[in-house]
Amino acid sequence: MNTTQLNGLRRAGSATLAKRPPRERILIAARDLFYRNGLHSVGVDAIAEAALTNKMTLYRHFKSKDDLILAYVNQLADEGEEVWGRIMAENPGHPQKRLDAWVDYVEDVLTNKYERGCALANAAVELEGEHPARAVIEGCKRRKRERLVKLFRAARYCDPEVLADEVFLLFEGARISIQCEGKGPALRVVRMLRRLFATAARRDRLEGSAKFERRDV
Amino acid sequence: MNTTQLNGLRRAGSATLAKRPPRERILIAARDLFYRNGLHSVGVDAIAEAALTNKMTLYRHFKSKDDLILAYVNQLADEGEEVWGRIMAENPGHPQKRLDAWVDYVEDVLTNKYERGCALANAAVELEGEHPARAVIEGCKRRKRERLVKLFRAARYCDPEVLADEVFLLFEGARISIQCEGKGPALRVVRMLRRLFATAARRDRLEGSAKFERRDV
DNA sequence: GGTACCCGTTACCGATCGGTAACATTAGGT
DNA sequence: ACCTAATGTTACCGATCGGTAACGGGTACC
Repeated sequence: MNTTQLNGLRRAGSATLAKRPPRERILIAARDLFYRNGLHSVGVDAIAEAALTNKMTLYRHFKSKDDLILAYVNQLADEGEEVWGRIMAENPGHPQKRLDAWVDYVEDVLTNKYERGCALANAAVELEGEHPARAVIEGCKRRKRERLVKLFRAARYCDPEVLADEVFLLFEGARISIQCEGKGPALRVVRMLRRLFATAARRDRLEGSAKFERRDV
Repeated sequence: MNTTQLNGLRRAGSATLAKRPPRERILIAARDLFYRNGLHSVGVDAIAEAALTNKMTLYRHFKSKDDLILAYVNQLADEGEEVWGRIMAENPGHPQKRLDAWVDYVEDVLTNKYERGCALANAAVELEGEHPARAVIEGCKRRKRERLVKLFRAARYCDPEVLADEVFLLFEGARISIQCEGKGPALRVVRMLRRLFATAARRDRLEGSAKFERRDV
């Protein structure tokens, strides 16, 4: 069981594994265990133990297990923002390069050997109807889709909404299918995305200049 | 709570609601509750109660809760076979019509107001690593994909494997996204599928006759 | 050095849950 | 009417789990 603890913490940030504030360790452990085993299958004792602490200090930082789940989901949402921010920052002002970088990220995710579906989607499957974390998940997914729409529009693709939906759903389907069908279809998604980008119509080729049709940013 | 029981049983087969063998009632109730609330969130007592019986007779028909889960998953797999068989039987010897009928089925699923993702995929999310039901789920998903490949090939589409993956993953992504993003993207999937069928290349138009390239049924 | 504050430890509680035993009851067949 | 088999009923067990109380120990800050 010590190996499990180390696996959980080592994924966090390289060297300084165990000398962080307990709340941080707990979130790291929760992130690992919740994703690998599901929200209901892992108890607070297991999380506290994997975080190299105990249940009492866990409850000093989180009012309840549901509160911890909410923090877990918020953590995932923040990580999503961070990844997106990095993709945008590393390819400034170049929509197509940003899209390509996003596909590279998709490839990283789908080839990760620990991939077990989108953690947010998996959490949504296990959450009861009125759990506050649901709103966070919905907001996060909606934002992701809207950002794809904006990127496709900025890259002057036709039908950016349809294209964003298609790409987004292919990604989601690939992630969820990994634990049902293995890596087969998922690995082909990256090629399908790149081919989609190559074959989708763009207004560049359909019109001469680019003066109108600017509906938003 | 009586309404819940009736909702669970009424979905089964019209009139003769409660006078069926208990094992059948239990499977009906399990199907309803497991799908709506998840495998871990619903206890055997709740299932027995919804099945208008009690825990003891439940355990006379199923060795354990995991055994019931396995039966639940097998039931879902059988229903999938049945739906597919109906689609095939109602459109004999006409691959494109069968594909169109399958899209109609997809539309039915995605517009169902109780849709909460693919029950098999949701179950896989909640199942621990070595649960016997996983093999059933994987086999079912693999079969679905292979049948799509065969249909695309029979309808003489180019790249039937890629096309099947694309269509299959779009469907899966749409289902899982319904509880994260609402019906928005999911509803557009049907149009995307029909457009895909219309625009995808077919060997009909690329070659003259159709003599070779018959790899299987 | 004292004093807050945070953390670790232990023990415990109540509720729920999966699963079983023993017995009563019904229904079906002959 | 009788026997048999399946179902209903009640009560119970052990384990687990979410959550709390109380105490003891370290540490940083003044």
